[in-house]
Amino acid sequence: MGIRERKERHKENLKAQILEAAKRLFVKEGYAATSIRKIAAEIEFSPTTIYLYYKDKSDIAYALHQEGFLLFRERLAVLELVEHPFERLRAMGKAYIQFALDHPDFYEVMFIMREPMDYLETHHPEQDWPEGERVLDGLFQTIHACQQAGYFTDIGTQEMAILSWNVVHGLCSLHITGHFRSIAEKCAPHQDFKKDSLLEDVFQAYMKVIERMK
Amino acid sequence: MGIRERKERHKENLKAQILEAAKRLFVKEGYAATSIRKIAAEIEFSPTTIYLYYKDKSDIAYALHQEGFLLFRERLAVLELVEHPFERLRAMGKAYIQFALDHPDFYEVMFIMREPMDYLETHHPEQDWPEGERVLDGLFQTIHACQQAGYFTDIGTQEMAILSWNVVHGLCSLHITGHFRSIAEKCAPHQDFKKDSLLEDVFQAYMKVIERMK
DNA sequence: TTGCATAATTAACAGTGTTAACTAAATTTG
DNA sequence: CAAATTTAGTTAACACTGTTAATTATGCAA
Repeated sequence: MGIRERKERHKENLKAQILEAAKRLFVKEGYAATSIRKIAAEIEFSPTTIYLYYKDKSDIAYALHQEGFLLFRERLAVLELVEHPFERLRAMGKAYIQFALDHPDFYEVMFIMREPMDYLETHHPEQDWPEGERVLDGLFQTIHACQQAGYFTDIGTQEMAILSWNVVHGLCSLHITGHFRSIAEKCAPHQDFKKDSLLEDVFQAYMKVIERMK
Repeated sequence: MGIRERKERHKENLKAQILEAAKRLFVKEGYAATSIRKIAAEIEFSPTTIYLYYKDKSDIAYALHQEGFLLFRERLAVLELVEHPFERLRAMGKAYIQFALDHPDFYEVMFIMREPMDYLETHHPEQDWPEGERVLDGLFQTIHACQQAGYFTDIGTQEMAILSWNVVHGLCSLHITGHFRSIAEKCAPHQDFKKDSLLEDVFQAYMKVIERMK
């Protein structure tokens, strides 16, 4: 029955419309200011309609979380072309930082906020963060390739991967939450340029440190 | 006038009482569940009384932020006794991680939440995060001492300090926000112990990496 | 045409931070 | 000493928030 399919498509459409509206508000005013009522107003439906398509607000947070990872993986995909594993690792780190700078709201919902993780645990306790693991798998492979090329062979692959992730996440999260605002000036009072390049500088320091481990 | 002083003390007392009540609720149920109305109920005053002693909720968040740093500095203080700078750095990292595990709510208000930082920027734009800078200064000194002892001499002191901070902050923040819950199991499916010691393991890996830089 | 499932709505609950207007008590002033 | 004024705290209200139960409208099959 064609009509039923059209209905189905309409339903999928509305779910997508809700997410689009949520995304618009979200990138414009941040997650905190993105209320269910505002999303409803944006698509000109009643607030309760949202609940026919999303369980609760954390469900929407998780949907945005997934959208963010979609964008993020797009950026990482092209880095597969970088042949040398160590240079690929460097490119991944740079891409990670650039993504956080370009899309701070998405970064927040992907790596800082509790809400999407709470949704996973309470509504889908069986599975465990597929988005994160998928990206981390790519990092594992690159780290492993580095080790095969002779880099940091005396450190565990997983430890090295998570360590590298931590360095860039530490940088990006402290930057986004505003904890670097004053630190940057203090670090380089007479060097204006450093204020803006603190993230790059520290990441480069890390790469310099692990480069020596060959 | 003795009465005036007693009044003053009472006023200070009430401000302190509010903070104590806020702290109680905060460590028991987390910041999100700590509403102004609940704080008021706890001390048996009307909600609007809170606003006579704190500008707004972010002001209270900042007060809790300061309380957290008080606790934190207590733990760091004893580490001054560790003579060898590299071992002192290791002890600082361990203490940082242990603090985050023992007081996740305080850690959140100190290093993850936007609200206290927003308070500083909007209500006191002239000064810039004294708590963070004070702790970071201690780290600078230890890193500098390490460099004088021959460690990582080819990296800038500030870069190395912020890098080290980033490593432990990355670990603690991802742990607290729940982003490590599933990762830990994936990393060591047949090693149960690792699930609990992921933070220590990765931190040790970092120390191993920078130890080689002598 | 009647009955039924579905989609969307209205109304309401229980809460949130915050402000303006008001009361009662204490203190200063004439 | 009485009047005026400052201070501390309260009540009531505004404009929101997420969420649920009950209700209406709509399109489909028997």
